[in-house]
Amino acid sequence: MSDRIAESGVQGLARQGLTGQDRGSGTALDGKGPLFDQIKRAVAGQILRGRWQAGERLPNEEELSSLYGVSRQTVHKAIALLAREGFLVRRRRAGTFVATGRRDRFALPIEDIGDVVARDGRVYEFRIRERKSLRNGEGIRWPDLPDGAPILTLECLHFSDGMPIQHEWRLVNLDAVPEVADEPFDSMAPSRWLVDRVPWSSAEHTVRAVNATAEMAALLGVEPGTACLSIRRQTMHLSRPITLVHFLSVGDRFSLSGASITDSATELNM
Amino acid sequence: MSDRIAESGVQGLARQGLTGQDRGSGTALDGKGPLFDQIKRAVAGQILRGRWQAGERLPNEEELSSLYGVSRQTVHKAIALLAREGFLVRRRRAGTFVATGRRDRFALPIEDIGDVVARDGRVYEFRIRERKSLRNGEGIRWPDLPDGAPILTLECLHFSDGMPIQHEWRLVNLDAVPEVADEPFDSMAPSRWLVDRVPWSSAEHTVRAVNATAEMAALLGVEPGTACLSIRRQTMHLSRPITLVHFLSVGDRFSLSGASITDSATELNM
DNA sequence: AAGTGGTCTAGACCACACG
DNA sequence: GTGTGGTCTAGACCACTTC
Repeated sequence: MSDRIAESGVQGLARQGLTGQDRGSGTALDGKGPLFDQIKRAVAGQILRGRWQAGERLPNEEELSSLYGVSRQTVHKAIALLAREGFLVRRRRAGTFVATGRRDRFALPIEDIGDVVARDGRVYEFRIRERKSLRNGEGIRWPDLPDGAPILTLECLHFSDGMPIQHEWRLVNLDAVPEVADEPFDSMAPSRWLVDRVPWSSAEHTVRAVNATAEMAALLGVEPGTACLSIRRQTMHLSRPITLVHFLSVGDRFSLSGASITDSATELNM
Repeated sequence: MSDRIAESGVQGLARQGLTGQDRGSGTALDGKGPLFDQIKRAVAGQILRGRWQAGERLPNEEELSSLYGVSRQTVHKAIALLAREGFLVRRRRAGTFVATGRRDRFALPIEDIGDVVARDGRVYEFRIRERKSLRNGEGIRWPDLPDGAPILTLECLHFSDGMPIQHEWRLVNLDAVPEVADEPFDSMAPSRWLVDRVPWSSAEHTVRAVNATAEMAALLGVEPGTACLSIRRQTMHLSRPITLVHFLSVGDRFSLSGASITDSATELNM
């Protein structure tokens, strides 16, 4: 029991030191949530409010540890996370610096079309238009697969409240996913079926804008030449291609959007 | 129950596993890099190779700690990272499970156009076409800014090897970034200038496909109606809008692409 | 050479969710 | 209740890089 008191006593001191002292310097913690999060907020706040300027050097972990009254490990976790998020740059021996010129690469999420439609409160449907089994090189060629490899091709349309919004053309590597040959896709769309069933380890995307061909325009119910968003995705597993898919979506019925990034900023409500 | 027995049994095995002996159970570490990385690789390998199936429960941290012969803290770091990357799902009291159906949101990076052009080994140039100071509501309206707020508008074109590839139309909040009023942007593009100078904490993106208007087509040197990629980005800092920008890029001269995601997979070369 | 961040350990307490 | 992951500490050693 005395152990426990001593322990909690230390912790109590720590938290007091944080919340009670340093009123003016802005190093106080807010006492909400895990300590490392509080420190993240405190440090990010200093930076975002300009008290620690871009390029400026921060106190080292030891000093921050005493400043906030927590262990060095805890400081390390907070600072390392901020560095990963791009607020700080760390260099051994040199120290930790406020990042200058955040060349951040804004991340744009690409979601499953069914999820998007459902989230909008609309009725999602899909229809398989064509389904063929063939071998690579016969009529079509999947560059990353050897010639002669068995392929399942799927063509389908996705609807939102009955309106066509996306065309999907997909190749599936039957060597990698043989079960797909027996799947009718009555109720579950191929993308969902695959994601539920087949593990993947990497994916490549390309997004571009294209004018609808006459055929695509007819399928999607728009004028030929209408701008469409084209998304190509190849999914791999253990260096083996799983599926290659080409989505085509009408420009004014579909868009990609996302708020980025920075965990700490959203946590901070900034 | 048999937990105890199993536990000590596992511990015995662990010591063997630790020293590099592996009986084909796949629990051996490769000795390369930090321990937590080795454990990440080992666990991810088990999953990706199907030895730990989707939905299956992993040993708890204590058991993994003995299994690999490292501290629980180190195991925790490895497993928590894998969970963040979507391979695992963790639930208190219940345990850690191999993720089923990774509904990952593939992330697509949006980079600075200058960086993209330079990386392609082409010559990047830009030209400011128009620059105006005005107040919100006078002719244009920036929804997230109060009426009457001072705004700088910038219109410019970006070139790759002399060919126009992107049109930029930008609003800058002069209350937030007053220095921008004195910046001529002779040598540095506005996007770069802003990113180097102004801290931001969050950004929202929307990407869509649009047909080029006659005016845009003329500027970009394409036929009217050509499909273009439209990217809208609003950057905020401390809940205050900093800049709102609209990029328009010719579909067949510009695309977004990215390889996603999974750190461990790339580390694993899978 | 020395200071910095990076990692690791052993041990502890806690919050939470499940049985 | 009770097992699980989540967090924290004190102390230690190491790797790297700049001084």
